[in-house]
Amino acid sequence: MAQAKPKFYLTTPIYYTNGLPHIGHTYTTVVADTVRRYKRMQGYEVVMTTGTDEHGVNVERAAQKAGVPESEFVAQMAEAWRALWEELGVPADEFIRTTEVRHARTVQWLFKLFRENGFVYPGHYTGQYCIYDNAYVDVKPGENCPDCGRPTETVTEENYFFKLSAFEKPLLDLYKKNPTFIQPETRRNEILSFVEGGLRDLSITRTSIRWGIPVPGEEPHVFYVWFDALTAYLSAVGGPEYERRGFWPADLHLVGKDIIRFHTVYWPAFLMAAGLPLPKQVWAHGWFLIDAGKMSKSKGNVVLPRPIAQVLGMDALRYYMLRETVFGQDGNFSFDALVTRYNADLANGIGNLSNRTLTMIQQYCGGRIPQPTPGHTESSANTLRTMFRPTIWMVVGNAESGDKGHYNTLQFSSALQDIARLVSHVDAYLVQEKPWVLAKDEAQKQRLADVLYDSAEALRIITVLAHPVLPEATKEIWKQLGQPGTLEEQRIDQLDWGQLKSGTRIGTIQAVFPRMDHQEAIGRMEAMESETQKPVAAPAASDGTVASPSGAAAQTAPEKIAIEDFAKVEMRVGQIKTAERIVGADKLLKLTVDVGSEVRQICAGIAQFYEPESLVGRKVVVVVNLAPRKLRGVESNGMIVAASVGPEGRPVLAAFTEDVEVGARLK
RNA sequence: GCCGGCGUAGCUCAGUGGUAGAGCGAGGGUCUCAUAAUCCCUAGGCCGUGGGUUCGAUUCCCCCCGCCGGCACCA
Repeated sequence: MAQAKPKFYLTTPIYYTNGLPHIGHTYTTVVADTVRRYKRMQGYEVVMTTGTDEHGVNVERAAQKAGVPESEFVAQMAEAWRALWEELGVPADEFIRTTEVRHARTVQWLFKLFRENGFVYPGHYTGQYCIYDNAYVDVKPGENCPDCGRPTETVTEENYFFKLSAFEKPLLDLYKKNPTFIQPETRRNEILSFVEGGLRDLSITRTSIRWGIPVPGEEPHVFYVWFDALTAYLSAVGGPEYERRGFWPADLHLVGKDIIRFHTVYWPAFLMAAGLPLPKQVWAHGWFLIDAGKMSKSKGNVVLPRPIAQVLGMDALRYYMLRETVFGQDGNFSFDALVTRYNADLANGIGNLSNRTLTMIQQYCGGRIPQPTPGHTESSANTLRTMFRPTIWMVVGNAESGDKGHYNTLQFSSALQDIARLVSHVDAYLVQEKPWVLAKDEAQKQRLADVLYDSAEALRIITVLAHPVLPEATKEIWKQLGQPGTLEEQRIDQLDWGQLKSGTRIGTIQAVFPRMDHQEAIGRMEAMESETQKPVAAPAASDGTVASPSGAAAQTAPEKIAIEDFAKVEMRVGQIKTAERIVGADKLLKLTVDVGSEVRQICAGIAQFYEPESLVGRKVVVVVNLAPRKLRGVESNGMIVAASVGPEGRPVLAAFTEDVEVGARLK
């Protein structure tokens, strides 16, 4: 009878269905997938959940806008998310949707436990509410939402309150007793000071929202989205019957640093109130910054995973995400660095090593893993063995290190750095031993066998170690190595030098990470990114500048227009007469522009990059037959043409190198 | 405003109380099994500025400058 495997449960957040996954979401999910694969290779039975958060006013509105019922809208969104994770090779073991019955049951059950245990009470809540962010915000009446800048509404409603204040002490005890409950350290300190500052009770129901899980017997109360969403972690593994499946409590909640509070304060408090076991750890990772700035839809610098997966492969994106940044900290994202990493570490590194090793076995050993000299593999004089063993322990941990290997502590960048060093060692070993020279001398046959066995063994170990991060490529190498069994079932915690089987026939050799032309790869990815995001990019023109895609993106403009279409756009040379900032607008300048026939007032979204004074007298290109519109209450009658440069879309005004007459038409 | 972090070689970043490291890039060399790949050598950088503690600080403390984050529900 097979022994029951230990269980491991980890989660990503359930994602809000107001858009599609970008690399931020992908990051969390990739990390989760990597941990899942690693844990399975340690012999755990693992469940990883992700899912969709489908309630709240935003969804209500988005559905309305789309002209479909909410249920239909969220069904489509949920399917899109689920399918994308599948496509990217990071599917959930349990995909949980907050509109599922099993989830509603759990939420209602939890609330019932709160009531029974005396942790909820009815009350009134009055506050400024941002209907766009679906949240109460801490501003005075009449002020705009500090986050999104849009108007807030004063709302008073009857709510059920959760006695969060009762858990101040228990939470602090939890953090103290379990110092690694919140990771990394900096986030722990932040939460510590937040909780020490005192906790206010939390309203966990709403009457202002219709699209949510009803509070039984208390209609029209529905549950507040965060209470609803957090509970999904429990619903996914059995809800009220969680004990039967045996996966609760979660071993690991992976979250972005922005939602750490919900997971380390509210969520454990909810569970305490219900008398349920607490998750073991919450890990908050950082963000990928684009040009040192936050990625956001409004900036139009959102990077989507699919183009990267299609050009370089998911393994490349996974490797980049996990290698480039110390887990927990923010990192920089750029296509340039991505392709550099791909070529340097994957193509020239592990890919090339696999290729050269297998090719030599093919050519010099008849395509079979050679038989080393007896005793050679175990010999402490075996240089690769001597190098490899300590690194294996560093990466996967062992009893001596208290199991604190890099993977165990989620130090992926260190793990990958160590693996890269192993690759480099083997390359150096090959240059030193020169099997291609040994192959020419019949007397060196056994020596050749030893060298190539060692190289292949090294490759096998590298493949096993890298598998959690590079699942596709390592499976391919495993196949080419011709080893018995699947790579997934290899026990990474029992990995040691000398386990490679001799005599097995290797598979068909094929490059796993073909080297990419740097510029071409970047161009293709950028073109695909801007292609996908066209609906997002288009509204950028409404701020008074014409954004034209730069670089490679421009070359792939899919739809051609006729000359008549172009003729519809009347562009003329204009000269800026006055320029001033618009109060309350960061980006907008109010310009008056002489277009020959008249002087127009035009607003342009260039204030962050141009000083008003420097613009006066400057000649620019103006679209003069654009329908007028108001921006920030100021009439804009036309559009200034500018290039949109870089991922942040910095505007650069179009200009002439020769003198031109004001009013001249462009065609 | 309150709290916290960061500022180290051209770039991206590690790191340590005893006067500094990696990868990439660049330059030179080498090999030919390999994906014009590998391997070897080469970076001499006031470890942001100024002060303090110490036998000794890049590493500990304080001030200042610059950048960033949390408090303010986009991974």
